[in-house]
Amino acid sequence: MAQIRDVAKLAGVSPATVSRAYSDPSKLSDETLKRVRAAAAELRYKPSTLAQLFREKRTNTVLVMVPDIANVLFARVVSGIERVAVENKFNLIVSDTGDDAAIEAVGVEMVETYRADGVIQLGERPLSQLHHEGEQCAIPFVQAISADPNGRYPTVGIDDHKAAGTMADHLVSSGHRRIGVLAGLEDRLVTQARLAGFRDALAAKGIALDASLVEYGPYSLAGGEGAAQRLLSRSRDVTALFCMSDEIAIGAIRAAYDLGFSLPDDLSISGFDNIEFGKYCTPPLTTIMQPAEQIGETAMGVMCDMLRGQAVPQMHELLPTELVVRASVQKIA
Amino acid sequence: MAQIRDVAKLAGVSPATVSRAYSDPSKLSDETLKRVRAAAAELRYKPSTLAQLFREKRTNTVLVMVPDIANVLFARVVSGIERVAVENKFNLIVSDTGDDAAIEAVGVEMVETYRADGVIQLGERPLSQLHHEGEQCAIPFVQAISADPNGRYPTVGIDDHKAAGTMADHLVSSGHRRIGVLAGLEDRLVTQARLAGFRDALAAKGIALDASLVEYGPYSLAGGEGAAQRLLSRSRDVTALFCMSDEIAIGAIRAAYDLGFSLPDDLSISGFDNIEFGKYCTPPLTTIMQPAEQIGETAMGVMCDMLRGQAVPQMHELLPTELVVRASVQKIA
DNA sequence: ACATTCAATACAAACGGTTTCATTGCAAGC
DNA sequence: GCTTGCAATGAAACCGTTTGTATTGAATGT
Repeated sequence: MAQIRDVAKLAGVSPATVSRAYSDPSKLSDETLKRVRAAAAELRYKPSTLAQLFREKRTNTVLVMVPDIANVLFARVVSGIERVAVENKFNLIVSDTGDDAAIEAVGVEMVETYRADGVIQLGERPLSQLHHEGEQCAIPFVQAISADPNGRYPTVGIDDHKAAGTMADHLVSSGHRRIGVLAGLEDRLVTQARLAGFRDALAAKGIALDASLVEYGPYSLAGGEGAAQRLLSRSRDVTALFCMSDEIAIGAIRAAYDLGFSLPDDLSISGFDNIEFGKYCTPPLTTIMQPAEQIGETAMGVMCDMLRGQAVPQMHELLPTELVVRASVQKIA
Repeated sequence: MAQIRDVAKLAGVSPATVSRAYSDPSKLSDETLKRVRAAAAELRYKPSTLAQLFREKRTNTVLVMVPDIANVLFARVVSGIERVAVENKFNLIVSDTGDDAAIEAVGVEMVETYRADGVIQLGERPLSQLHHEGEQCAIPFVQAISADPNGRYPTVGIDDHKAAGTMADHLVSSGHRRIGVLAGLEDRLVTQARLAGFRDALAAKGIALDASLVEYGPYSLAGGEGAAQRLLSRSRDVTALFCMSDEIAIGAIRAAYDLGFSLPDDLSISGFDNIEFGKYCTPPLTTIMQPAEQIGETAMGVMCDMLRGQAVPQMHELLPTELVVRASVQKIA
């Protein structure tokens, strides 16, 4: 590959001039600029990004840590992040952290060793290391999706408490009183927020949430199937299930059919997230729309601001959700 | 951030020695090594990856070009790539190319400007630029999933022709004779290969594929729904649908229900890919298992070999597929 | 006509490591 | 005792850009 010297020599100028031909062409005389351009074209010269970045001590790269890239919701968020990244000429390093907390320390390392300029974290995770126990050297960090709204870093997400309440209202106004909850993992903040929101909304209507009707499990198809099996074989009398993700709901639908339920007549099921598959379920899934792509876009937008040095205040962006009514929730007497 | 000089000074040695403490500790005396380690620890020194890479003229980064990261199948392949990348200490830059062919030239550029060492391409796409019209400077390149098995670069995929044949055999041996095909996009090589394989297998059983029963459309839920609507409202008499992806199949299931079909009694539907959602469909989807993660792992493995300088021959790896029998295909008289 | 200013360009240092080559000191061989 | 060889380390070059400073020559002002 040709380098800047070669171009300089061919054009009969110094390397500095060639460099400026790229960074600030107005500084060159028309004549020189033309010669440099011609020389560069002839040699097919492309500046070495590696050398540029080394000098600038930036990488123009953002690390995105995803608990599971094969998860539809996360993939959509990444998709949104990607869109804004491309617009702003940033690259993305995507790291599938599995559910391994330790891997996430890698994120800090990546920034400290100049492999990435900042980190976007999907899903909740303490990441206290990022802040070196309150020391100075905080690195550019944004948390998106199920973000802890009390974190000391910017977060982008939704109002889980309120959204869950919306679904509670919908179920109650459809006549449901005995409602099971297929929650996600018990230790997750999202789970707790949604559960609280659901409970509070029920309480506001004078309905107490029966703790024995709450079943926890992984945020996955299999998790939903398992949780539904346990709950439904224990309490066949529920008339509706509030599932904390569409995947859980789709798993629950399978379990319900297998247990002989006829949907949605015997049992209403609602989800959360509004992934595309929900629309194609049988019956199509009533759910809460979570603007995944937009969350990604916003998160990356904030990251761009941070990297451009615009001090971003404690900001906790909550994007609007929406109730999506489909056939899986049935009105009952 | 502390740099190598600082450590060297503190340890009372030269920068070279500190460098060697990392790259080849056996070259140092135990005493020196200990001092260097202590100094590095005290200063929290981490070598600047940026500087290292600059000197090595490598990036330890592989660019993965994905037509759509939110697509479940692609996401699984990426997941496999990621696993092997981590093992081999490579980073991944994931680029969602949309369906924009132009963006893919970016891949070449990324390698030429030292932003990535190689490119893994998901899905088919000519990418003739990669090879500069037969010139010398081919860059490390692997194509995975729907790869063109005649490409002049390594590919990893499955035997689409054979796999489609397997499904044809299964449908025929279940008694189906009048079978509709919901193909993907007509111009894709995969589509053509699967269609040919399906047709050939039918022919081998003395059944001619009725061209009017083939409907093309995007490889997506909506694409499948649309294609199924068109086909089923035209030819209500088909007893089975061979869909070229699970997403198409799931879209078709929705369309079939909406048109009043009872599944699987009135109509059998089969898919392709074996994405997780297929198992949770109603009815659960009979499909062809495509080892997505493994394809990703293999592709990244080949890439690692290439980057280590091991000349990889024209290799076209075909990984085994498997018929997954579930309830969506019904035996008929 | 000479000082001043400014545009255009060249020179060289710097970025933070790695690596080659040279140097030193010590042990072993004759 | 002197040479030889090897292990341990240091000095300096190098990777390919960018950028601050110096230099040059022409234009402008008085």
